[in-house]
Amino acid sequence: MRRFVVPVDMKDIVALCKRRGFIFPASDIYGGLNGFWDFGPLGVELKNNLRDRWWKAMVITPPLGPDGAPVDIVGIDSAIIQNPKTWVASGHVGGFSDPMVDCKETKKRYRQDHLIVLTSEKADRWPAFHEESENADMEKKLKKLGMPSDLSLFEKINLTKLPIEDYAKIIGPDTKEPGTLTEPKEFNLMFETHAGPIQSEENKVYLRPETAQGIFLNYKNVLDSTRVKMPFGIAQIGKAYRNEVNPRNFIFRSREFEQMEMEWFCHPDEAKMWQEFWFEERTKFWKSVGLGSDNLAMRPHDSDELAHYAKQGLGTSDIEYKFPFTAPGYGELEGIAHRCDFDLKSHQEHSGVKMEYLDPARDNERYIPHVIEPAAGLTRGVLALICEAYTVDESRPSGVYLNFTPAMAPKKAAILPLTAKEEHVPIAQKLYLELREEFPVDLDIKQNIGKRYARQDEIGTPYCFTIDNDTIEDQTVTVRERNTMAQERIHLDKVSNYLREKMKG
RNA sequence: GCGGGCGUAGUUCAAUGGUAGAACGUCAGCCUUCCAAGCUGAACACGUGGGUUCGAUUCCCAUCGCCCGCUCCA
Repeated sequence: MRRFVVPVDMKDIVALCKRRGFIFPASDIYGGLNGFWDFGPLGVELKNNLRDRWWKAMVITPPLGPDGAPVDIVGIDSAIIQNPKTWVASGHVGGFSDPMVDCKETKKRYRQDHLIVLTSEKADRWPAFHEESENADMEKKLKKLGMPSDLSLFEKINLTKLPIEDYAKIIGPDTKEPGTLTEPKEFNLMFETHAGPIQSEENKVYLRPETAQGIFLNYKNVLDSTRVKMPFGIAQIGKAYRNEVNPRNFIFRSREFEQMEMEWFCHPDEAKMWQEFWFEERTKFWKSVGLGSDNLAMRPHDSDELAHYAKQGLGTSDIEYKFPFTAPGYGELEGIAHRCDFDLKSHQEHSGVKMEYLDPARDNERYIPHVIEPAAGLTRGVLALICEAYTVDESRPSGVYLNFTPAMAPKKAAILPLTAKEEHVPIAQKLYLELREEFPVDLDIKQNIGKRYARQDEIGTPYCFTIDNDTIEDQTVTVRERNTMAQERIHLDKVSNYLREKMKG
């Protein structure tokens, strides 16, 4: 068998996803909607498989901790819309709604409150500078502009204090001409809506930009209703919404996406140990669903890209995947962040509810636990699975096949009567009805066998069971393996066992 | 958000100021005892809205969407 290593083009992957029913543009018949995508019949199976595997790995069969005992994790499913105070406490309302101004000439964007302007009654041109600019730099630029370079002639005023009418006089920090700055625009990445039919400021609410806060909001409820003790985790899978400035790269950065997040609560002294522990576990997870180690990368965040909550602690480490559109670089799949006690502390302050934990294992020490957060993108995970599985093979009729692991494949097997004649079909139907009780399987009767194998290759079905004349004689079927196209015969009674065995891989 | 490119069947493409063709897929029938995506047939498209014009899929404008680069990315 010949295989060609061809650079994978996202266009081909997107086309296959649509053609075979993995992923469609949202509201396709109306021309789509930027940043939104729908999962088709096969896409939803694939997504559910990844989702269920995560839930199992976290909630049903969580790993053994460093002491050899299974760690404690429970699941929740919180509302997408919560009391808006949640997002004030989390920092999403205050910190990320800073008005920005653009420079029409240089295309640079500045936070409005970061610019100071040298104003003067006598001047008709007012140079603007970044607030951290040195006096010497300002004098230099004034000279360049042919203006008096004596700073005492000017009054430094923050851009937020100046009316829009004055913008015509302002010279942007990186240009020489006045009037290039646009009026400030609000940038808030949270979707807003209203709870209740009245569209007023009082009932404004937000669609959650991350599932994590729903977990922090329920931290006390979980402690009071279950028997978890420190350290423990709360896991959640669900949709989140961000008004991305620029959705890009298929479903990689979309405005509606799905997260799989677990908040691990522990004593502050153990944060480092647990962050390393979860980083290892999460890496194993992505490998186990079929992401080859060649395309996976682990990377600690640089300090300047850390989220507001992670600045104080041990930072964030990413698990990244080499997508076709990021190659040779990588795109984030999951971040394992040390959120310190930022969230619980902030909710304690804003809500007035005590978040302290009284730890009997530590001489009744009271503390607000630190949080290690493995936060993975389910949507991104699905994309990574598809990209990883996409294999060009010009030697086979389909020209391409999806090399999903059996456990992730949306269809585990296809049952194919060799001919559509009377003898083969009833046996196939019987096998199909039996198998579908346990596995998502396809029954495909029409057209020649080669065509049907090709079809299954393209959707990544790992096994095809073919019923022929020998089946009638000796009750055996042909198993055809997707990757090798090799065939073997097994007894009809062995088929479910065969599949069950393969699913473990 | 900025700049550039592109929007014709499900997909990949073609042609044209006088309303469109192919390949593959899909569906139906035939054929087929294991990959020849076979044979025959059928259905299906000019992203949307304006403008110019006797007439626009074609030219112009806007809008929406997609791709690339920059920007952004809790």
